[in-house]
Amino acid sequence: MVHSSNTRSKDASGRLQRRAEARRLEILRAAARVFRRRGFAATGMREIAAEADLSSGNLYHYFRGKDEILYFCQDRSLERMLEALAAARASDASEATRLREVVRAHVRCLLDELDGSAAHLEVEVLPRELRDPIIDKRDRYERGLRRMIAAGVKTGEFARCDARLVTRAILGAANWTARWFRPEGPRSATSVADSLSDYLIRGLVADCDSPAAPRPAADSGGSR
Amino acid sequence: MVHSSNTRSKDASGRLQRRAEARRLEILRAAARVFRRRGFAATGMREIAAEADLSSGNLYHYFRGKDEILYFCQDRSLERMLEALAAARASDASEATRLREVVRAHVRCLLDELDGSAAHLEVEVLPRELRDPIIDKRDRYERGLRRMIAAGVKTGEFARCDARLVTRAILGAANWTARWFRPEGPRSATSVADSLSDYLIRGLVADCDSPAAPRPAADSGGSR
Amino acid sequence: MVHSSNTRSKDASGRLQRRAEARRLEILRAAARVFRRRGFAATGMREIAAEADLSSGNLYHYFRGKDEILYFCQDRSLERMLEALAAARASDASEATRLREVVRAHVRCLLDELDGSAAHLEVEVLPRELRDPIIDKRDRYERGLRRMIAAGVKTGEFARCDARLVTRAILGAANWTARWFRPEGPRSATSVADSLSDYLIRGLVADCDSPAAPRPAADSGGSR
Amino acid sequence: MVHSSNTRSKDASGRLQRRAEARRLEILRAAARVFRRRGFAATGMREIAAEADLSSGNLYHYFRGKDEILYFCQDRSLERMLEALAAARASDASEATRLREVVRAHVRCLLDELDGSAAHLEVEVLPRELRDPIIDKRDRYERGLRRMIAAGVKTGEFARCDARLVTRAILGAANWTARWFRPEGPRSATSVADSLSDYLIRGLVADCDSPAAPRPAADSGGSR
DNA sequence: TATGAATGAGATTTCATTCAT
DNA sequence: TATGAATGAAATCTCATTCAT
Repeated sequence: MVHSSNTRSKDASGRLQRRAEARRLEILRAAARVFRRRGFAATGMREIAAEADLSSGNLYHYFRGKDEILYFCQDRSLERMLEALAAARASDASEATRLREVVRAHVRCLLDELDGSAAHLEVEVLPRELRDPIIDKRDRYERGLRRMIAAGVKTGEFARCDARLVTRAILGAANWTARWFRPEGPRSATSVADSLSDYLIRGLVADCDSPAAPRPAADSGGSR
Repeated sequence: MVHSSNTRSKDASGRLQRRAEARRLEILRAAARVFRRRGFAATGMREIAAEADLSSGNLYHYFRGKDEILYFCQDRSLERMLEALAAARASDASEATRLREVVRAHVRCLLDELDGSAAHLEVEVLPRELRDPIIDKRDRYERGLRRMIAAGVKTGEFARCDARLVTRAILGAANWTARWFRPEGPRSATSVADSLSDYLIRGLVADCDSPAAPRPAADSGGSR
Repeated sequence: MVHSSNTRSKDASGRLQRRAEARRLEILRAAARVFRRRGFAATGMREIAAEADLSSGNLYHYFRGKDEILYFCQDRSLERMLEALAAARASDASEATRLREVVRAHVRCLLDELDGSAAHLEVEVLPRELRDPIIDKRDRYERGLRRMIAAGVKTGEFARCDARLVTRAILGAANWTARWFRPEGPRSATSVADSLSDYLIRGLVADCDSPAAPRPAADSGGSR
Repeated sequence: MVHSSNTRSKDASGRLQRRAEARRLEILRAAARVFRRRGFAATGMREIAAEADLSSGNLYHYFRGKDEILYFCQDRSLERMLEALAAARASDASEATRLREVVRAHVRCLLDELDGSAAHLEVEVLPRELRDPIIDKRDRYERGLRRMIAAGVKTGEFARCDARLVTRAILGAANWTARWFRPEGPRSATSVADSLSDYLIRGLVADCDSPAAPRPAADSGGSR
């Protein structure tokens, strides 16, 4: 009884907070869409506001400024990618399979109509304090990929290569999809993700006649 | 035969024109450097002017405006790439060799400290009249790559694949180098170009055990 | 006598009113503190709200707007000063003593940590309708001081002088304390008030050797 | 001969620089006028620009921003006051005469229609990097006054007092003139400066009957 | 009474571009 | 050819105020 008012007000404030959080997400999604279309620097706060359907002044209730919006966009998509990386690591499939899974998730995450954000591709524009944590995350992700590749090379599953360079080649090819992919085009995001990851992994797997003739059991291809 | 005075003035004007042309090139190179560092939208005319060591007002003696500078940057690097494409076509090596040659030239062109311009990577910002001819050239270039790949597939040199998608994967991986390559880093531009093209072509070549008998399987899946 | 129910509700409403009045005072004090720190124009409603520990929207339940807050700050401190002026007038001490009392009260009022408001120092920012009554009060106060000085001059207690100018000199010296006084400093507000009023009055009192026979060479005017 | 072009261009650039410097001064004067009327925070760049007769954007050719304009206003008037202080120190008149001279210069500097700047009165609004050097200068000036007073006390020319407090009283009375003085009023700036300094010094000088034998009494009380 | 959301006007500042010299 | 001055539009951001709850 006595607590009812407290409880109610607590509920109310909880509802409010949840609603505010939801609004923040909507804004981030809207911003990601505009950033993808026009790039960060060329996007105005007014455009973000229009896309999110609020006044430009009101944006500043939810975020400190344009930089912070970009920061959260980047953070969100990096988080998703790190999750995919962790999930792949947890599986016990071959390195090739795990790597393919990560690349597919990466591409799907970029191209996802609703939530997709290529925003993490523009990092240099942020001020130090916001850039550094993003770069940390990005590097953590890249390192994860590199280690997968290096591991595959060690087991002989992958051909010898400069793991760092190949990682970046894969990331480049994957990130580039955000530039050319059109949802109304002939192929779905999922199908693009599949084909692309196939191609990128194929360049990694050791040649079948394998120079020194390493293990017979290769990744995705039995006796091949 | 013209009179000496005419001749002299012609010479003089020729010298002047040549000098002006050289200055234009210097400016384009300077602009390309800044665009690569900061992106087009975030780059100010004053920054370009400072990098090219002239006053911002004076830029307008050489170019109509910022857009035109970007236009010529893009045009120049696309021209160089189209030349490399033509040169590769003229050779009679295998498709793989020719394609590798194009990719190597592409990467070297992007990373070349002096002339490299990653500027063609931002096309959408230009107004129609400047954008359209650039897009034409860019598409011509992409089509050239795609045809090489398709040809290789037809001869069985390359595995079956979606040539459009692989083309874009290759372009993505190659273009991305402009983002991460640091000239002071451990590898030279040429060495990066070599390794990257190796990896990208390897993903294309038909499985080693089947150069003479390409599998009947379809694109990216089939009976595999 | 009213009925109990009425009485009760009247009491309740009285309590409420009293409570609301107290809240208004708290807000005014908080606002005065912020105004003193940052100046009126540079102070935001949110800062006032934060200092008074309520939401910025809620400020508008107590005041019509920022201007009105400033108005009441100024009005309150002017009222206190006018009271001190009246009290001094009511005493039958010498002019010098009465004037010193007013100045001491003025300074203490400004420096008083809790209630002090230097806010009346910014008058011009208010819109006419709010500014005029404040200016009236301020002028009334200044006139009171001026008359004290003029009276002292007439009785020979003070040296001849431009009463208006000396009044303003005194007000300036007194008001300025609000800028430099720090409560954590070596001297208390009261001690500062004492010393300052001593100095300011000493400049007024007629030279010792001429209380009844002022020197022939007066202030700004030769043989007059 | 050969040098003539060089010389000419040098002259031209010298002229340009001088003109630019003159423009900067005009802007500072204009800004000082507006700051005096409306206060720093309440003054918009547009108002400054209008008063200085140029576009608001163009202000940024001459100054980094509003803060820097205030900084230079303050710096200029503090420089003038420090000069007056140094000049007074160089004279060999009595302490009272020297102090009076400084105060007169101070007031004239504030009220001077053309160059006067009360802008140094708002210091706290500046960011650290600009505020610190101003505060240094201001403190140097205040210290100069304080030492003059302390010296006068030592020689017996001035009555015993808290030199710091009296310094601030004098500064307060002097600075306050910027608030109430109207050039179209009955008294000239010079006349105000004279009368005010007379009054302020009179409060300092030792009682007339004791020039040779200053009372042993302490600070603010004694046998008076 | 109280709040957070919302807004529109206006602040400072930037910037591509033009112009006088 | 070259420059610095100048401008107007637009960008980001702030803020007093109002509103729904």
